[in-house]
Amino acid sequence: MTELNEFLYPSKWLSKASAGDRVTYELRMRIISGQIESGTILSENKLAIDFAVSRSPIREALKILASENMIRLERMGAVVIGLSEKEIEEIYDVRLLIESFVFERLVRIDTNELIKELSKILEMMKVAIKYSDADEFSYQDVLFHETIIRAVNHSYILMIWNNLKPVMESFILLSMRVRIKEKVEDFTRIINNHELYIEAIRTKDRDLMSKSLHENFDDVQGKVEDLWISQQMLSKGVVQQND
Amino acid sequence: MTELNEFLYPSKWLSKASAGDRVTYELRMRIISGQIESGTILSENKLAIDFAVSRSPIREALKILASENMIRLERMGAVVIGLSEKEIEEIYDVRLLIESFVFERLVRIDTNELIKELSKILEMMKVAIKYSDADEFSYQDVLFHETIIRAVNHSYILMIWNNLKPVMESFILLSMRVRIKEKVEDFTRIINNHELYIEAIRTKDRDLMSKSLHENFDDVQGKVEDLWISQQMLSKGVVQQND
DNA sequence: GTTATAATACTTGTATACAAGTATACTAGA
DNA sequence: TCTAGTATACTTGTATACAAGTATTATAAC
Repeated sequence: MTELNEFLYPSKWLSKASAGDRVTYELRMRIISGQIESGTILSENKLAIDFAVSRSPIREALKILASENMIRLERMGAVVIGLSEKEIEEIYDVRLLIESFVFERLVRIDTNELIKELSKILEMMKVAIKYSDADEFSYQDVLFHETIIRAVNHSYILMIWNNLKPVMESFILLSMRVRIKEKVEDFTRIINNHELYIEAIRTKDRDLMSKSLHENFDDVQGKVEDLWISQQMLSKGVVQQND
Repeated sequence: MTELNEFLYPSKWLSKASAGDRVTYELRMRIISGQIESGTILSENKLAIDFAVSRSPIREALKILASENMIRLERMGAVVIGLSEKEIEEIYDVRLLIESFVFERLVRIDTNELIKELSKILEMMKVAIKYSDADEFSYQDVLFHETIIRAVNHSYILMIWNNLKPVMESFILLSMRVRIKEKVEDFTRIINNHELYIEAIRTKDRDLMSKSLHENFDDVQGKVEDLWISQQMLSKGVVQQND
């Protein structure tokens, strides 16, 4: 595994992170991108060598990734699961589930502050598109949904989000990086959809919210296939040289 | 913290567990029972001495408990959060949420095998009551719900369950141990409720399922207060001697 | 008594060492 | 050629060591 150590996860998002976190984020990206193929057996020692750290941070990373369903810890080695079409659908099931729950809480509280915050994030997203900054766009996209979820102050719903977020973030990152090059029109659709979402919260309109949530889902869903092909190509290019 | 090392978590459930797991399960029980009060700051070193293990398994435990919202990892020490009334409600929110989701999937598939399995578990629960075995009853109760959730084969719903389960299990354990002594009538109500649940799955009756789910919730909800008092007394008795 | 500085005792994160167990490969015997 | 047993190279889990940083305490100066 002597690849050019080109990191997939934005390094500036890890400025204050520990070695354990770095490994976690990077390993997750490599698994989701397909750079590390599903079925691969990871060894703590090999990973320690690859990342040039000791086993301690590696173990930490593996434990986290296991709790996120990215790998399965077995007696000998960690088996990579990754994200197939099925898992991506499942992740969106859960997102739909928790965001619907959150919406039901939102209709009962004052959402002025929240809407202001969301509008700000939306503007940020637009700027990110303007400068073709896929990473920044992804960051704001994830933040958008996190902001909504945090607004209801529910620690166990937040717990679910915290478990789901890293995987979603990685997936969105990879997805947006591919799309920003050739499918810019996708982004205006995503923006429109988020505007709908804000509108749904403002008017406390369940149907509108449901519509925007599902469209958001369909947007990703329909595109997964093409995306995967590009993504696989993109990642394979890095390893290919001696494997 | 020189308490009589009386473990709260059933030791026979940890027969093949690592030191890290033992610490995790025991620490969780002590936090939920109130033996370790919310707000307490835990130190890795002190815990290592208390449990007579090194920091490695302690760190592992703290990471897991943090992901379960039982503690909050800060720069200096881990702050205990624990379960207040609010958190317990939230946990049941999530259980309602995921079990409702699961039910929607169940109505679309063949549930004969599942129902047979659930009936078996229910019989086990009855036997447990007959012999006043609160631990065994709790085990089967948790297993009952896990079996339902596993039936739909949804890895990300299962992920949520896996995160929630240990906390629920601990809570149920403590709750049942108190109740089995003086409130045996509660158990027949729980059994009836589970029978309703099975019936709802068999007849694919959404309303019945909703009814049984909510009653299950109310059962716990109403009783939390009295329960807490007993529980606190129970746990305080252990520490009190020199603190 | 109050403040500034220095010493000390803690904290986390990482590296390394070791023990016990498990898979793999290899050798000896038929 | 096949099998039995042994050696070897892995594996995980735990203990320990160390570095860098942070809080606390004590001491000294005013």
